[in-house]
Amino acid sequence: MPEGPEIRRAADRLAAAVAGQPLLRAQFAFPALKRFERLLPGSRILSITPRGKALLTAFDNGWTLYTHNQLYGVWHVAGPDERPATSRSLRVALETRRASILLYSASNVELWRSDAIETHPFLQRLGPDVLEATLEAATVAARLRSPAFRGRALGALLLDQGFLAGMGNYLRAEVLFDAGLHPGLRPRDLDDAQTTRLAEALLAIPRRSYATRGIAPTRRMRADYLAREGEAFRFRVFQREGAPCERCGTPIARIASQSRPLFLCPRCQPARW
DNA sequence: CTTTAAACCTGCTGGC
DNA sequence: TGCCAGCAGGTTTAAA
Repeated sequence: MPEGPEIRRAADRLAAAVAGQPLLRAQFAFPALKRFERLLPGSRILSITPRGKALLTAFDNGWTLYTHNQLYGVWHVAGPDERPATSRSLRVALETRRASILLYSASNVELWRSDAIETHPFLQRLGPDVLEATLEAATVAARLRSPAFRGRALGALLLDQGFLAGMGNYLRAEVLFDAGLHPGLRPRDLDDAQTTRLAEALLAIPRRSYATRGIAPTRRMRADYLAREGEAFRFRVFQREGAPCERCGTPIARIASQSRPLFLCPRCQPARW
């Protein structure tokens, strides 16, 4: 569940299951964290909140769990003493009387003093979270025009968590298509109308993904996921190479940008105009 | 300054 | 069917 919308949906599920609950048992598959299996139980889980693609689980004894799923981490909610049938490796288990939350496969797991969590090197560098409800298009537009960002190619900028936290590779492609912009363009190449349109897409597309059900963790799981969850975020260019553009019928192209696949409509997203 | 490439973490996919 | 290289929705680091 890699990008901002999927992480935030996971946070919602986890918080609904265990926020406010006293911790009965903790398990960590990392030697450096073993001591917390004794230290954390007895405290209460205060909150589970996303920061871009990272997740912070705060306990009322002054500790905060930092997790980042990278490409492959996945959270499960299970009943007490229950473990899902999966071949993945269990990395974190937090058990309460009501439910357990289980993190599989992730390698990025740390415990921080809550009063120092803001000094975490990853969190410290994050820009505003693109899914934060208070973030406005005018703020994003101003950010696009700022000296720090106006000279960067959009393809790279839209993956930079220091620009907007929570963006990711599928969102980048969908935002650029929505705004009708080529990834090689820079904010300083855009006129006011284009800047505004891009700023609005940068908020609207992630919010739409979050409001629908985001996307399935893997392609294989997609069919099952859709059957279970109902409507999902619909890609217009991502992973649609060769399919006709819904606006103009031109086949969607696949290029590489930042060593990552990027899908676009060559006609709707021209490099020059 | 910005961009690029490689490395790391782990699991899935596609091809043989 | 089984195996394995390469790829993936991420991020950091070093080098260009």
